[in-house]
Amino acid sequence: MGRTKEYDRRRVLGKAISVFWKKGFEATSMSELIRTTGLNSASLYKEFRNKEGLYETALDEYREQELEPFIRPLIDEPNMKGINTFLKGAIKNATNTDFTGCLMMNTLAEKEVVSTGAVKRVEKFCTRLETILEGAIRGAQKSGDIPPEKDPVALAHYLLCLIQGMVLYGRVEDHKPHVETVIDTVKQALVK
Amino acid sequence: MGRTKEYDRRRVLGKAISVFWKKGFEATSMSELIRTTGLNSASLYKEFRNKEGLYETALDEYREQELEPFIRPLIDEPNMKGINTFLKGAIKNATNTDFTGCLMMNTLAEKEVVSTGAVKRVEKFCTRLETILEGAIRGAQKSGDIPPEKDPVALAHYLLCLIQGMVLYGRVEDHKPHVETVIDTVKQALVK
DNA sequence: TATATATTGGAACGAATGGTCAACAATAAT
DNA sequence: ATTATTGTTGACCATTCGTTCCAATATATA
Repeated sequence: MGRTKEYDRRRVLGKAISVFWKKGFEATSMSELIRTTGLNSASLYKEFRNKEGLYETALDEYREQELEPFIRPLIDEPNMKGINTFLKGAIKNATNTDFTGCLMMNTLAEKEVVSTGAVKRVEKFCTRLETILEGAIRGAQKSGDIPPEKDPVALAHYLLCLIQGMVLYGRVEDHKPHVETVIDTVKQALVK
Repeated sequence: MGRTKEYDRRRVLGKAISVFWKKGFEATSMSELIRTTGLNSASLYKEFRNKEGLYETALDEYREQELEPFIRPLIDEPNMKGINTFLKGAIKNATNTDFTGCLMMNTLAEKEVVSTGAVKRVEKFCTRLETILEGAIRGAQKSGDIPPEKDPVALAHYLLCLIQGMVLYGRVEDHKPHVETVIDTVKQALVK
């Protein structure tokens, strides 16, 4: 009973994500979020508690909508083919015209300002991605695509580290053309 | 003629850097800067025009004090030895206990919020570092440390990209132990 | 239809924001 | 010693911040 909600939670989160993504947590004001989401402060606070709550929920939604499809190839095909698809996705993202980096990685740069819950979410995702990457690397070793003497854990860290770099790197307009050549160098480091 | 300044510009900038470094541009308030630098608002505004001016000046000082010593090995010894020293410095920075990333790279993550002058400074430094790295790589190729068929420009981009990744990566506490192993993988990519 | 319950719009909150100002203090040149 | 010039002080400005509150509105159930 009671009045029915006029807004769509998913749509609201999508709008919130796009603002946070572009400007970060601190630089995004509630008034801006109220404007772009379309719903008013009372409803916004009722649904997400406060600004931090909205940000954390946005992070969850972002992971689900943007990041999970991105790492899916590694899960579905834990081998060299999966890794290649994954890296291709990384290029595509990093060279996107209106690319604003990655909400998770941006959060890392804002670490000291953001809620502990937000930092926890980033760290948790990083750990997860590393584990998945490690699995795919082991798969590629089994099929002979990656030399067996290489340490899968070290390689996974290396790859994740590089993806993060590419994501930041891509924010400098002039650098975008070079992202692709970077990946080529990376692949060499993997298979040789 | 006129009254003499009571503050030391360098010292003030140093304090400002440390706050900006930790919290970023947007999350740092003028009142906090006034508190930590010790001088009051009027003097601060007189010296640096406004918050953006202070940030840009801080960026310049940061580059000179923190970054230039860091890339000096590449200039003094533009060869494999210089590259190795440079990479060692990167590890040391990325694994520092109270490491707060790199002010330049953090600025990149805050790109949309920060003044255009600040972004310009970051891009300019990136370009400079790339050129210097490229020179060192060419030197290493001459001495046979890096295979001659590799593209020095591509390698330079690759390295810079990875350094950026390491810097972000090091902000996650659990990842610090792995930074060193990442560098090992990188070196392999260079010399093979 | 009446009632209980939920959402909505928007005014209002105190605190903090970046920034300014006029009065006062100190110095160097005349 | 006077004067011109610069630095310092602390109060003060309008604006915006995140957040709360309440009356008005809409709806499911009794």
